[in-house]
Amino acid sequence: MTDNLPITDAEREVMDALWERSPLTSGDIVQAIQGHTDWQAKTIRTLISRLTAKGMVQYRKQGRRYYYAPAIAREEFLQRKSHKFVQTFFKGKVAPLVAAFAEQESLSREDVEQLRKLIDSLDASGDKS
Amino acid sequence: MTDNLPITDAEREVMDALWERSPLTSGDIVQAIQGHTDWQAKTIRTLISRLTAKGMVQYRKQGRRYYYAPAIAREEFLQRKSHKFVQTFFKGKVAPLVAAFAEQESLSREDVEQLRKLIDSLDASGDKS
DNA sequence: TAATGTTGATTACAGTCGTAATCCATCGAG
DNA sequence: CTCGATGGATTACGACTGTAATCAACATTA
Repeated sequence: MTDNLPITDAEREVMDALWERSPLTSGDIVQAIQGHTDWQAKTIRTLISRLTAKGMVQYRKQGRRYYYAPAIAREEFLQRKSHKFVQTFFKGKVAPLVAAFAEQESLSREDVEQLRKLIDSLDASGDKS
Repeated sequence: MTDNLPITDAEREVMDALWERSPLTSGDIVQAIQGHTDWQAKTIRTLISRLTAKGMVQYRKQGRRYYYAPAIAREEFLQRKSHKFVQTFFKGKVAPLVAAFAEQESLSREDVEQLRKLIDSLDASGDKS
């Protein structure tokens, strides 16, 4: 449940394309990614293969075309990634992360505002012990 | 400045030992780590070598003994790691991370409390734009 | 002093990752 | 029908990682 998500940095580029819009053909994915990187089409197709091999991307053959789609929602991915990160580096407590982040980065006013709203709503609704 | 910190997961175990207390001899580090892992001493020494090679751990020879110490403070490491993480996955905004984290993990009451205190103090002191 | 242990240095070795290229079957353009 | 383009499958290859083992120099112990 709190498992590893076997998606590497480069592979995440493919996931991002698919999270943006899916299903897509490999050609679509290549186009999307080549819009902001200089990766070879071959490279991108390799990433797609690896992701399907790892079960993080699904595909359906329709006739001879392959349509690719994410096998995991972006939200779930982010949640699991975040959970793991906070576990690994902050003993599971998110406040110290925010503190560390704030300390040198200086959160933007907007960020602080959003955080306040967030914890207000958390305080209000039932928070788990 | 917002560079990569070349410390792998396994290597971080060594850093943790040194952040806990330093300087330490390699024997000390081995002992500390073997307290809660089953890694071979050889493995741990390899990690130490790699860290010194990468400049993340410094050492001084005193006579024939080597004393090892972190070349980077834990705080700085955590800050840079966190910054990178938030950049990579949340476009640099920390609030959405907390939100994502909260959504399923349910922050503990304690965590929420600390967050509130934190943003209160942030609101009070000069926050950067 | 001879055997053994400690420790840094060097080497090993398979798996993953970034970054492709090659192979092969099929499809669309002439 | 022939030839290049397309796309999935397979192979490549060096760097980095996890996980050590071997080597060599010095130290300790019997």
